[in-house]
Amino acid sequence: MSADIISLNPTPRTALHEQVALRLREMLVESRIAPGAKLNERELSEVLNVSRTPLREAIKMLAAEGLVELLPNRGAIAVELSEADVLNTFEVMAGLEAQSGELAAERITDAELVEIQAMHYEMLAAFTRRDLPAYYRLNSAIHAAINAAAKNPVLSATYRQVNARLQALRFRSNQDGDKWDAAMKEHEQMIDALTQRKPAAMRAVLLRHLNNKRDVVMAQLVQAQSSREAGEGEQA
Amino acid sequence: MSADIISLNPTPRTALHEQVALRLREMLVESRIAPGAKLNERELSEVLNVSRTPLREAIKMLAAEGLVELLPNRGAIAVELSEADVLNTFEVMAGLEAQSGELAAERITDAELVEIQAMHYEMLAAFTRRDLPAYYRLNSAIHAAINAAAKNPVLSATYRQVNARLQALRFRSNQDGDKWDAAMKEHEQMIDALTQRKPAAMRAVLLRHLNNKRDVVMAQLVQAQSSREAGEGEQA
DNA sequence: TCTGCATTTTTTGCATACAAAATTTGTTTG
DNA sequence: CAAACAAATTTTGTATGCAAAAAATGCAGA
Repeated sequence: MSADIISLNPTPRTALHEQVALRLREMLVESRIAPGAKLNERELSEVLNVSRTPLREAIKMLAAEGLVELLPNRGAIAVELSEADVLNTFEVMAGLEAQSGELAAERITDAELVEIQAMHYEMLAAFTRRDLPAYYRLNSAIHAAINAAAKNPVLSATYRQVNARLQALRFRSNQDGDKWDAAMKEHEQMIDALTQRKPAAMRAVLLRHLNNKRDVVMAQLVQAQSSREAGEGEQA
Repeated sequence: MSADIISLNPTPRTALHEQVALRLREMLVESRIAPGAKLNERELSEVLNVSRTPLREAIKMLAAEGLVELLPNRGAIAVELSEADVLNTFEVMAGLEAQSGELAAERITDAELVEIQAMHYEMLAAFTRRDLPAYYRLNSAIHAAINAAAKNPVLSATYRQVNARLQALRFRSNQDGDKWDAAMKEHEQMIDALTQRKPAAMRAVLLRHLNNKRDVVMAQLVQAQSSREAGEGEQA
C-alpha cells in the first residue's frame, strides 16, 4: 500500500506528513475541501494512501497554521471564516502588504525591479484580454516578488500563512469592470513608487489596494451568502 | 459550572496533544529547552508521561508555529535564531505592534483605557523600585491590553505567534539605566496617544519603542555570543 | 408521526509494534 | 595511534490495535 507511494517517489526525501500537509493545504486553499467540512481521517487516509498517523500529524500542522479547526474528540473541520473573520484577516493582510511594500521600496534591487515591471506588462496584457486566470496568476507573482524584495523571510512566511486563509475567497472574487480598472491603476502606482524608491507612497498604495480588494471580496461574500440562503429556502 | 466539571473529571477535557504542546511551548519560550537542543522523543515522552504519538503531534504544531525546526529523519530541535533572524523578527513585530497601537487608538473603550492607565502606574512603581520581574510582567500585560483594544483576534494571534519566538531573548535583556528611562518615557507617550485617540502618534511611538527594544536585545545578544566564544576558547 | 432513549456503529484519541534511518560503538588495519 | 569500516544500538517514521467518545440507528411509547 505504501509501497505504491515509494515506487512512485523513488527518493521520498520529504517526510510523509510533510507531503500530506502539502496536499491537504492545497485542497483547503482551493476549496476542494469545503469550508466547514469535516476531515474524516479514515476517508482521507484512504484517498492519500497513508496511515492515520502521518495524516493526523499533518492536520495538527494545518491547525497551527489556522487552516483547520480542531474540535476535541470530534476531529477537524476546514475553517469557515465569518464576515468578521474575513474583515480582520484583511486588516492584518493590509498591514503586512503595506510593510512589505514599504521595505521593498527601500531594498529592491534593479534586477528585481526590472522583473516586476516585466510581469506588470504581462498582467496589463491579461487585463486587456480580460484573461482572469492569467491576471490572477501574474497578480500573485507580482505580490510575491514585492514580498521577496522586502528581504525579510519572517515577514514573507507570516504573509503567506495569513494569506492562505483568504486564498479561496480571492480565487472566486471576479472583479467587475470598475474595480478591475482601479486595481490596475493601483498596480501602476506601485510600479512608480518602487521605481522611485518611495516607501511611504508604496505603503499608501498597498493599503488602498488591499482595502479595495477587501471590499470586492466582502461584496461577493454577502451576495453569495444571500443567494445561498434563498436557494436553500426554495428547496425546503 | 466549568470548575465543577474539571474537579469532577480527574482526566482533563483538553486533549493530550494540546496539553503537551502547551508544556513544550512553555519550556521553549523560557529556554528550559535550549535553542538548538534536540527534542528526544523517548526522553520527552517519559518526562511528560505520554506516549510518542501525542508528543509528536504537539511537536508538529510547534514546528508550524516556528518554535522548533523539523530535520527529516533526525527529529526536531529548538529554533536557534541567528542575528539576522532576530532582526527580521523584530521588524515584523514592530509592524504588528504599530498596527495594533494604531487600531487601539481608534477603537479603545474608556474602560480599557482606564485599566491600561492603572497598569501603567503600577509599572511606574516597579520601574522606580527597579523591580525588573514586576516591570516585565506589567509591560507584557500592557502590550497585551493594547493588542486586545485593537479588537482584531487575527492580529492578536499573529502577534502572539511571532512574539513567542523572541520571548526567551526578551526575558534576558536587562535594560540598563538609560534605555530603561527611554522605554518608560515611550510608555508615557503611548498613554498620551491612546488617551487622545491619536492613531498616527501611537504608531510612531510603538515603532520607536520596538526599535529601541531591538537595539537592547541585539546588543546583549552579540555580547553574550562574544563572551561565550571567549569562554569556550579558554576551556579548549 | 414525533419524541425520548437504548443499542449499535463509526470515529477519534492514544498506545504500542515494527521498519528504516541515523548514530554510536568497537574492531581492525595502515 | 589514527582512520576507516562494520556491527550494534538508538532514534525516528509509519502502521496497526484498542479503548473511549461521538454519531447513527432502531425501537417503544405518547
